Amino acid sequence: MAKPRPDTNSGTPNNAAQIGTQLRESRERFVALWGQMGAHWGIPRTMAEVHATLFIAGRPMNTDEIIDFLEISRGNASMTLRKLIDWGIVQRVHLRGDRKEYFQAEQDVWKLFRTILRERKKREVDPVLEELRQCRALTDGLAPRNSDDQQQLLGHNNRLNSMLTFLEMVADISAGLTNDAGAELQRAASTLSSATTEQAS
Amino acid sequence: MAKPRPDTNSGTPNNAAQIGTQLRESRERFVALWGQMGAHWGIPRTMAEVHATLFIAGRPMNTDEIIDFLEISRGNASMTLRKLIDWGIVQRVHLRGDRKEYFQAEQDVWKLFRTILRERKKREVDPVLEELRQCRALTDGLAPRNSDDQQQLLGHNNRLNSMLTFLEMVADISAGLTNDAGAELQRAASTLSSATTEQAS
DNA sequence: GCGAATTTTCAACTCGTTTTGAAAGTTCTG
DNA sequence: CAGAACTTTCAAAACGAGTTGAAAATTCGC
Repeated sequence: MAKPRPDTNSGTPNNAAQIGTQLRESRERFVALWGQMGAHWGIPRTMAEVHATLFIAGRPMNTDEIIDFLEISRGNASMTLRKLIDWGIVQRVHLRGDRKEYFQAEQDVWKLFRTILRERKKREVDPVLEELRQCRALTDGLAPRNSDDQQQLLGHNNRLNSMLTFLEMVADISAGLTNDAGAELQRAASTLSSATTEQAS
Repeated sequence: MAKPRPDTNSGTPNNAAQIGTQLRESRERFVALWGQMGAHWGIPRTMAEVHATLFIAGRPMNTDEIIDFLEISRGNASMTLRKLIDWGIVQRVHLRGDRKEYFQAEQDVWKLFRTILRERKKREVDPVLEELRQCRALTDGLAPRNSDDQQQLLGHNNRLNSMLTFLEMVADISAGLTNDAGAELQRAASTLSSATTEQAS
């Protein structure tokens, strides 16, 4: 599945300055990219950037470090970190000997996405489903007298139903991917991935 | 999988006025809901609303009808409809005897979501993957002299790699779900759905 | 080809979201 | 318990995505 890729940088030892520069650029581009991507998917840019910063750092950082790195205000950092903690993808840690609060991002990518999926489902999908069911209830079981009405009603109910059925299926899959039997589903998804790519020609 | 649901409205014939009212409310709530949902997922509210309007109407509508229903400007309607057409989930149709252009939404929910998936993948996922690969190239194959650098580099590359691998898998799955062997994958997804819900306890 | 009907474009504007920063609150330390 | 270190809050400012509407462009029928 993984294509062999050529090493892009020389195999000869590099000096520390070089490595530092490359690392810094790599981090910065990753953070920018993540922020941009978040924006496309309805996640505030800064929130995604803070998360990316913590993720790519791979170590706990305190508020000031984040403020300096991203050049954002203290208030913004505070609020954003809180949201990330609410989402469950960043944790507070207390480093002994330091009074400041530190934050670290979940490093397991699968766990990360499961968490995000669970949160978004809970907050955004489930309420939609509920409202959609109420929508259906409005016209469900109405018995029209003339055939024109009947036609309309039938179409309408069919449309609502197919949408609802589909979304319920999506919700089911999410729920399955989300419950703590995570390893199982990781396997399942990988299988699905290879299965689908093979049949794509 | 589908739970039996009780009819919520009486089984006795209803008059036309009643039905009209219920239908209108159902449509309006559906449109509002869809718009709200879109907004959560990075789709402009109006764009989602226009799509919802066409979808739930189940018949071609012209620009003016849409303008009236959603109370938006002509310019807005024009641009939004174009985006929907670009996305491939709305088509232009010409009704004989009418000079106006009409628009109709894809009615097959699966096809609809496959199209959306394909578009978003192409526009938002693939570019991210590309940039992420470039990101990795920056630090890939660097050979640090001291073990501290080595440590850092190793961690960094691991993080980038796990993220990249994961996203590539997601892209693969999307591609599989997306290619025109759609029926197959519909079956696959349903299977996954029931499989995962069964194991969830 | 001309004029009416219709659609598209785009600069200005609007409005909701995000960010700021200073003030208030909290928690820790001596 | 007082004072310092640090965090959170929130009203106001900045910002930008989305919207408008009138003018330009296009299309169609005669």
